[in-house]
Amino acid sequence: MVRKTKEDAAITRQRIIDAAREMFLLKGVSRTSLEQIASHASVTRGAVYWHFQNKAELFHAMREEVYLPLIDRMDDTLLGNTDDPSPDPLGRIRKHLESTIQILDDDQTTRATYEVMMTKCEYVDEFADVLQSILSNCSGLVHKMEQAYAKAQEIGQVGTQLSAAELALDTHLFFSGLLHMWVKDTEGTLFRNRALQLIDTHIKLRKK
Amino acid sequence: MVRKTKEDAAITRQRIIDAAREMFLLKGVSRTSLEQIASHASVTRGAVYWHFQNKAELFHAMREEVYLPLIDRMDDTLLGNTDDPSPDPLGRIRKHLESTIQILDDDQTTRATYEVMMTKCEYVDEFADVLQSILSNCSGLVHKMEQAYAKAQEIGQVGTQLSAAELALDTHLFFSGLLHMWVKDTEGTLFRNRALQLIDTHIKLRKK
DNA sequence: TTATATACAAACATGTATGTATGTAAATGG
DNA sequence: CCATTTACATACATACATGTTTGTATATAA
Repeated sequence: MVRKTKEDAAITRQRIIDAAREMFLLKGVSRTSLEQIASHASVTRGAVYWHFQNKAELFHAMREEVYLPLIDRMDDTLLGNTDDPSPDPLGRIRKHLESTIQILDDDQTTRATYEVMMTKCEYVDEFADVLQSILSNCSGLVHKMEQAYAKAQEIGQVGTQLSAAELALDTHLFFSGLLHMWVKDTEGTLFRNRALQLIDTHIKLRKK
Repeated sequence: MVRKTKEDAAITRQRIIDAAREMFLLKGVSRTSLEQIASHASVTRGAVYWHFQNKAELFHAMREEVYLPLIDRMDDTLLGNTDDPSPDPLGRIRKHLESTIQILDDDQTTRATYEVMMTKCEYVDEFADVLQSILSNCSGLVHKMEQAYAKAQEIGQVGTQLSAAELALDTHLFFSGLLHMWVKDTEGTLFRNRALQLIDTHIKLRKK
């Protein structure tokens, strides 16, 4: 076998991640062996062990590939450019929810990663801390949504006495549920095809 | 070893289910071997294979132990006794959500089973159909909630133009999200301790 | 009372995943 | 141009998990 250049190695690494995601989706994280991942990526386990310590590290790499960009987008969509001449915080919240669904619709990689994380992974031992990471991520998201709701209240966009914090939590729980159902509803009839409409309903409920 | 009576055998079967639940919670479904379950139940794998064909069937038994009663309760709490002199459908919806949380709070068995199903199981191969079962369960629940919301609208309990179907879906997604977060939030600070308050907020949003 | 089915325990055979150690050819730095 | 990494492939050792088979003492039915 020929030794690869650094760029070649990076490609190999990426292909291993892609192969892992596809095999995880097919057989679940536990039942996917590193041998299966390797052969699906047209390498041997040697390559996998060269790039990643073990399956858990490979899983984390797969996860971060979609989670890091997600967090960046959150800041932009939800709060970015705060000194807007005609701000529409409620519209921003809606846009954030809609664009997240849009990404799931458009990007197979993100969709598969979500499906793996929600229904094809067991959060025990080395994977247990992922749940904590998800939770702290949530509390960050809720906090940002609360700020957006607070602004919406300032400019009189919302028609309810409830606090911004309460509204943000309710929206977050709604959207968590939607994501879970969206992912599970692979046929699409119940939630996937109606996601945008469901978001519309949810926003309407708090509009003035 | 002595041959047991039928009652003894039933006890053994139940102890195997209990042991399975506890081990699943600890190590995840995949990483729990039937040997671990057996020894934790103080029997051998022979007993496990006598009562169940394999791990999947044991998992189903564990699941049905909490799901079948749950569905029964749903009918009672949400719709039961429809010819009430002073009906309070919105209150029934609230009660249903609250009592579900109450059960999770009180009953360790139900709590553990939910946690296993949500974060310690991979829905692939023999377990894949469980997701379908969950989905059809959801659509049944949504349907019943829609009926309750329709009655709430009839008697003018809700203060929004949205349809009963839309309200039911939004509530269902909210509650799905709440259950997921409740289960994951083992510390309790974010959702578990505030669940009842979150339900209150959600109901208030649609009250007249 | 006896034959049979029950409720397991114990032993066996097989397959498979993991981690590590070693080999190696080519890229890269000096 | 040479020494040293790099980027893997190959081989090895170990450890389990699973399913099945066999053995057995005793409830239970006839």
